[in-house]
Amino acid sequence: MTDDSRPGRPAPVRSAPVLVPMPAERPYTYQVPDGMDVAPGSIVRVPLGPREVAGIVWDSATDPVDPKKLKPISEVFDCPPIDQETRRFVDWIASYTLSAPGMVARMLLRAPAAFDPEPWTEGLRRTDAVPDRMTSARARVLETADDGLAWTRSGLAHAAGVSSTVVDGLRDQGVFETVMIPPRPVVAVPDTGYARSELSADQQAVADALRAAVDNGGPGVTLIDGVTGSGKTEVYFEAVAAALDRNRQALILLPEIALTHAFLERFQDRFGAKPAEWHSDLPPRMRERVWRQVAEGSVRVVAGARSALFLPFQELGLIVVDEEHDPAYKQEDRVPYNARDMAVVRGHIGGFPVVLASATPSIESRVNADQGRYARAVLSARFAEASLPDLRTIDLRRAPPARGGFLSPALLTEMRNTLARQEQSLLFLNRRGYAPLTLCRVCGHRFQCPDCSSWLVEHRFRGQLVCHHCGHHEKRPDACPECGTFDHLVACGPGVERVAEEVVGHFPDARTIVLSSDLLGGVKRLRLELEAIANGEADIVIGTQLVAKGHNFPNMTLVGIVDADLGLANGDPRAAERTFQLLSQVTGRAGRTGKKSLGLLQTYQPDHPVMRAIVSGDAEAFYQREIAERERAGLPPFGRLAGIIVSAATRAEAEGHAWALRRAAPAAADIQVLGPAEAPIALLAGRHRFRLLVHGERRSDMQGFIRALLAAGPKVRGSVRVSVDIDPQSFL
DNA sequence: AGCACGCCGACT
DNA sequence: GTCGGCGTGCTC
Repeated sequence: MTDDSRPGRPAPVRSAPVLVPMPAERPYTYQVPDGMDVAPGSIVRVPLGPREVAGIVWDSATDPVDPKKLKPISEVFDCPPIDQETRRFVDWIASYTLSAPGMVARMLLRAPAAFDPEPWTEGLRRTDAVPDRMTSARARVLETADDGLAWTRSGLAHAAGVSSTVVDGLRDQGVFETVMIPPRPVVAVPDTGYARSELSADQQAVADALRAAVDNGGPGVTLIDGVTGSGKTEVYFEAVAAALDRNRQALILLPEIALTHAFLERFQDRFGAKPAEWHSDLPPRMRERVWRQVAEGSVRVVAGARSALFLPFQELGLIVVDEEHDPAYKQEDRVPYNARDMAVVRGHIGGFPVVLASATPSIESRVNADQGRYARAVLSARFAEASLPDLRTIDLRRAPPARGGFLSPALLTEMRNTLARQEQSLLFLNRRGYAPLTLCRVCGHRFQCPDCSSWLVEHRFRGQLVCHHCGHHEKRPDACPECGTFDHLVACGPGVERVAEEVVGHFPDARTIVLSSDLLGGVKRLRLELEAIANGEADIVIGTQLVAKGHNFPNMTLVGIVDADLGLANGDPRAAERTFQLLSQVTGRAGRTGKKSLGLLQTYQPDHPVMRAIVSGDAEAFYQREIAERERAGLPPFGRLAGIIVSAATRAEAEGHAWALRRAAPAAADIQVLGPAEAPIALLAGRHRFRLLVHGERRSDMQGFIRALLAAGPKVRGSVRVSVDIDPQSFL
């Protein structure tokens, strides 16, 4: 804020830097009209080009701007300002991810209607007056409203079981007076003493350590490493309680899909109230109320997906990142960040502890713990041991499925037994659709995506061929487009739809359900289906990785992994880690009730370290091996080598861009070329057909690359994306 | 990111 | 003759 008024001259224009939700490198300067007060953090409405936008008054000065260009701030919203910690957090993320601060600020301003206070609503309260005549309807209303509290007109009518005209009549006679009711809280205040969990000695020790960390107000990260059923949730609930006891807000981050009814209930069982929810499926009105009430401090605990990190907390005192290894914490588009790492940063800035929890921690968190940057708390499996599933591999070389099928006789036998016991089976296959490749048996033609050259996946339910990279889809033809032969197209390999077909063939009377992310009806439908399964409304579930998370299925005693090798073959240095995490989670779906339960992994590589780790339960050996393997390969345990990945619609196109870049920007020498099948889907989703993905072990390396790239011209500028796989060590 | 301006292909 | 595609440039 400049206010260098000098006597005797016309008052100079007061101005303020404002961060607008746009990819500008610095805040813009706006005129502050006379009589208006703004401070850093104030949320304001400002003119920007042809429209008006919400922006945040910022701390840093801007470059001098021609005073004639300055436009005045239109309005200061009646809203608690964004606190200084959050503003530093925005600057930090912008600098770290090499994105524009305005774009980071945009993530804070995602609830436009919440900048104005929630309106008070009209309510009715009983007066001493008596009605002229008494009727049974009127009597019911009076009885209902006898509590002396304010009721809404329709709420009262509904509660009394009468039409609202009855209430209107009583109001007109003065039996009710109109009062204004403040906005209703979205959730009740949690009570830390509501129902303390019974903790084992192990759990209690970890809970005590977390409570001490919260009480001492010191920053620091604790990795809770505990197998499914070891009580991680109960333990970190005690950390949440500690933060609440100290009058601080708490944030629990969960992968989107894990935010289920079941989790909220579990929280309610401990605290007597639900946490506020925050995820992409929240209705707009609720979204605004949650945002506003977080800003005002009336919401004390939020359970949310990664974007909850950008809620306007005023007194945040703890962040818990559950399932910290989950790739869903990564945002790849726009501002690329990993919410788990940004949570660590937020804790550091705010001077409060952060808890990471997982049954299968990421390698980078394990290394950070091993090297002493994070504290590590291992929860033993003692609680869970009794109900741990019996895990075995099925060697597909020795016991292959019947011709044309994908389920081995051993798995089918166990499914039959499970059905006979009226328990549930889960078949896991991480591939949507019917078949991943379609070819012509006559001429060998393979169906390829015209836009990005990867194989088209047949979706038989929809009668379409779909590209899983760019979303291209076409009707499945009856004749080969190459040789014109009819009825000789053959589907190669299994997808969940095809496995479902096989299951129905074997068990026609079983209730079978397929769950994958292309399920019609979106997240809401999915949550309903998951709850239906938990309630026993299906016998056999066939699902992609979304069945791995979030929900407990109390009657699910058999888990079959249709293709445990899937995902090990690609060149990703994280392939083994990811597969281990995924298979651990899926097999963990079996047996959480103390019933005898079984997990069967169909594989061609029963001796692969991932299979051995899953079957033996020896995760420690697996982690040490993975860490050593990366060191041996010259890869850092975190992220990938610094460098640039050029990705385009086709590999040839990418090679062309890479060639041009090497010439234009010799400093950016370490250029890798990826075809569409190897590059993240997000890269190909945009309008531009190529992207540069800058991966870095060190941020300084990437800055060098990016400077060189920007020098290569504006066409490149629009295509640069910075990877989220940046060295997490530099956070601390 | 939005939005306007501006230049080349198929159509009420 | 126009409608409309997306490439380019600008926003205090």
